[in-house]
Amino acid sequence: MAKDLKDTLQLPRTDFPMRANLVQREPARLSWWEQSDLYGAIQRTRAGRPAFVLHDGPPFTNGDVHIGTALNKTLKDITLRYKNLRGFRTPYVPGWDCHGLPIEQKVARELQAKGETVSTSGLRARCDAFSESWIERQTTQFKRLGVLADWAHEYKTKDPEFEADIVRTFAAFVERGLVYRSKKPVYWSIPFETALAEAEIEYRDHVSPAIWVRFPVPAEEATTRSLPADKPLSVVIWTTTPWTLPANLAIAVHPEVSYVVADLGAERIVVAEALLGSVLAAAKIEAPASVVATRLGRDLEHLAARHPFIARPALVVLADYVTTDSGTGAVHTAPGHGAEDHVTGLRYGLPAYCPVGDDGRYVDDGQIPADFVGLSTLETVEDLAAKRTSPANIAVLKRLAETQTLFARQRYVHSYPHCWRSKTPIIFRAVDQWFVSLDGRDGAASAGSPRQVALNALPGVRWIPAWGENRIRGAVEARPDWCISRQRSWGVPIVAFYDSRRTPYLDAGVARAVAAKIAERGSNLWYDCTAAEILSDIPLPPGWPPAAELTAGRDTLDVWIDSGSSHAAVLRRQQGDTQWPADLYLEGSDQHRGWFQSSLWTSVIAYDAAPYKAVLTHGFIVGEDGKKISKSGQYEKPPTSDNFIAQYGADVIRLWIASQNFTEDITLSEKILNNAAEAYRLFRNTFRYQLSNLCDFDVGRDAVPFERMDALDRWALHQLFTLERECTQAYDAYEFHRVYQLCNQFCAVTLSAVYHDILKDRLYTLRTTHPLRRSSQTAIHHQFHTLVRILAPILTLTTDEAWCHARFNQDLPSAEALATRDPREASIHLQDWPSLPADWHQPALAADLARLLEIRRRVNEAIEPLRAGGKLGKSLDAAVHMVPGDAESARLLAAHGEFLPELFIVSHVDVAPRREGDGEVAVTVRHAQELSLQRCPRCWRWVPQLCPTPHGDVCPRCADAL
RNA sequence: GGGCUCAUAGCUCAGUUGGUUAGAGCACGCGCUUGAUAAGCGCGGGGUCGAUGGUUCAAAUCCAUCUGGGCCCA
Repeated sequence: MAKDLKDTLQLPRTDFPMRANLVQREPARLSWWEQSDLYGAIQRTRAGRPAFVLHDGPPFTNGDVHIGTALNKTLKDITLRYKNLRGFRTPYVPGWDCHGLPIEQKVARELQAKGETVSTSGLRARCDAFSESWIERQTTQFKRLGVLADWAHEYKTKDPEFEADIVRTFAAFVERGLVYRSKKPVYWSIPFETALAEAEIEYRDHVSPAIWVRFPVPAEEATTRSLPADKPLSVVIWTTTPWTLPANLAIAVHPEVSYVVADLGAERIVVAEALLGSVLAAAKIEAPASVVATRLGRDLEHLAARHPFIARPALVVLADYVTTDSGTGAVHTAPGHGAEDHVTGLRYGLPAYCPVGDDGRYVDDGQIPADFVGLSTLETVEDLAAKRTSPANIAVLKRLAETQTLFARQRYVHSYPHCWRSKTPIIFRAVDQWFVSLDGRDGAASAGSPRQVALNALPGVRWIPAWGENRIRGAVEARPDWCISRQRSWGVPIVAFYDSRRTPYLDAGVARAVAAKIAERGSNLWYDCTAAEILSDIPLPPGWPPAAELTAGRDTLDVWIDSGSSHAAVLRRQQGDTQWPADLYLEGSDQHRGWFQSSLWTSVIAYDAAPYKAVLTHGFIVGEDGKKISKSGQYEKPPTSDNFIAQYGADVIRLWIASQNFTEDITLSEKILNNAAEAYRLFRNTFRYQLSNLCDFDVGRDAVPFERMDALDRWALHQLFTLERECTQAYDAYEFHRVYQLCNQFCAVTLSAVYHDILKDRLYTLRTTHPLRRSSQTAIHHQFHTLVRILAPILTLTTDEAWCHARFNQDLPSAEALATRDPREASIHLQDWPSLPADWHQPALAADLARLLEIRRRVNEAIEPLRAGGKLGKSLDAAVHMVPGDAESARLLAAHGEFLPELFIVSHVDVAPRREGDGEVAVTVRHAQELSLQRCPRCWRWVPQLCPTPHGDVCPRCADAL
């Protein structure tokens, strides 16, 4: 009997499964998208529409997609899918950053491990293959995330055409007269005669001869500072690299530090006050020294001390990096042998003097003592084993002793950079480099300088969040001239030629002509051909020697020029139907100093404008403890995209990404991902409820016009209207986490706890075609089709799955099903953003319902004690008596009297006349049985009277349905 | 050390120009339902709003300092 009645209900039916099983289910949909060319279909749908171009910042091609990279790519995908739904044409050309040291080094280490040696061309070929293999793997990993892109038109910085555009960017620098040659200290490996990058350095303990050295101050100099000159006076410096002394040009002091002139009896020395004790201890001077004068560092500026053994002055200069932690507070400064020294040297107009050749030996430059020439600064592996210092160091020590300028000396053990291949200590050595002047030929303030144009361009860009503008402004203002040359092999060559005397020849026209050849043959041309071959058919500018006398330079361009040229190589060439400038760049906040800036410089120099209209940045992923993920150590497996997808599926990962305010640090933990998985189930079940209750509904046939819809249904559409408006605002502001919060709240409360719960009675028990049931189904239909669109950018796979069930009752649309339909029906991603009728906005109705829902809460509160006492189970067993305490409540309850039992999901409500006193609505609850009501076995409501039917006695409403 | 930035319940987020007992969802606890069922509903506990000091009749909100994170430099 009961079974019989249950069969007369309209219970929900759907094949849309409750359990997602994303890890297994998602790949099928992804391959369907690929095989049906969803990307192409979307572009065709939007042909002729205004474009929204998000220009992809290329990931580096040397490993698996990290979860942080997945975050970036997913944010891009969400943005583009939203813009697509909004009607924009959204071409998306993914990019790959291929050149660079990390790849070259990894390949070189592998070769070394195998004992192989290869030519430069051979090394480049290996790097190319290495990069290519990761492009393949990363592509698979990005696709698995649900990222939709024009993979057929992807860009690679190693593509010949792209390389040609990199060279053309360089040509633009040359053409504007911004490229100049200057020396800069680099790490130098003597055995390999090559510059090294930070990553090629290994720090090892090293025993150095630490020395304290007198720099005599001539009496006439001393008197200019009112320092006593009646005894020998010298500034004492401290260094652990004696061999750099021949290159000394200055002594740096801190402007705010206090320096003393200490009288040692036979002489006087100048050191930092705080270090006097340790200096005397190093020299084993036990007699007390008397301080005869004190000066701040700034008062010593420009004092001209003498070099200890070379006939030239050593100027006292000021530098903030000087500390009183160790040494003497007076820092030996050789601009050709140290990065900080070089910067200080630039400020004082000192040259980057470097009397050490490529082979690490002193050169004969007329200044170096004759007996030093040819001595090596190298400590070989054998020297290290024998604890011998370099010949250069020995010679300097000897000379200091001879000139009596050695104040003290000690063995000093410290961590010192070594060459990763030869295991010998590196030296700092100034080498010729190419620079781009950012202040133009006319200096910092000139109006047309790259820096000025860049700074002027910043306010015209929309920075999201707004502080991004401050950050890049700081970076642009502070950036020194751009050193664009690297002594590497895996990169794009700097198109410079040299004659036999190492005079460089540079020309924009020649560079462009070479670029045209590179576009044909790739940059290998540069390494496989002689200069004469490279230059054949290219007219040489006046003043150049014949091509046969030239050699091609071996420097490559800084890889930031590679990726910084992408807007020119991709957008300006409208690759994949893109356009310049980009509407959006979207990268991590580290790119303020990286890609955002390099792209800005290249664009400003070549085109006088920024390459982007808006720049959005996101934070970095941190662990549960708020620390960077590499330090959190909470994951056993590497934090790659694939590892997380294998556990949760792409849509859960995407939902997690959308749920976080990505302008700040983004937290990742198992708990948070489980949260996302829970929210995912909420959305999935919402879709499932809606689909299952629409199984007998046909919009064209059954839809009820809004004005004839039931009030609750109109309210539900009002809520949906509000949701859509707020989500649109949130998406437009790139606040995806607000979309998440809004939809979460909407599905959990507005729908599940209220609307869907109330609707069950109508949907299950009323006659199929009952107007009230159809009214609600109409509303559910709109709910589904709006919600599925709002969530489509985030839950790309699940919304498409739900869509297919709604449209085709199938997981994936079959060919037969599609044959008779508009092709746009094949996917949710071919739809448009919901456009909801303005009359769904029903503020008065919403206000009433808000009050009624408050009262509903009070009813639930009143039911709870009965439940706890075991007197009542489901709310339908309750009969509610209420007494309004104010006129407004009385009006409200009277106006919606009929609707109250349904709203409260109870069987009976009676409202007494308004009572005097406070404004609360008084609620009492009893079991419906106590009112002598009878329970309808079909709809479970308690009613005054049942009537007989062939199915047994049921309530009149159910009788009608039967 | 410098630049930019963040800090509200266990988690993710709200909190309008300073103005009642700081909100929501999830998680947690206790129940109900078994006609969304590896679902659904109800009720409940939980926060000195990073710390300290200040401005104010009034501070999560404004100011200063500090602590602890993040990115980028040095």
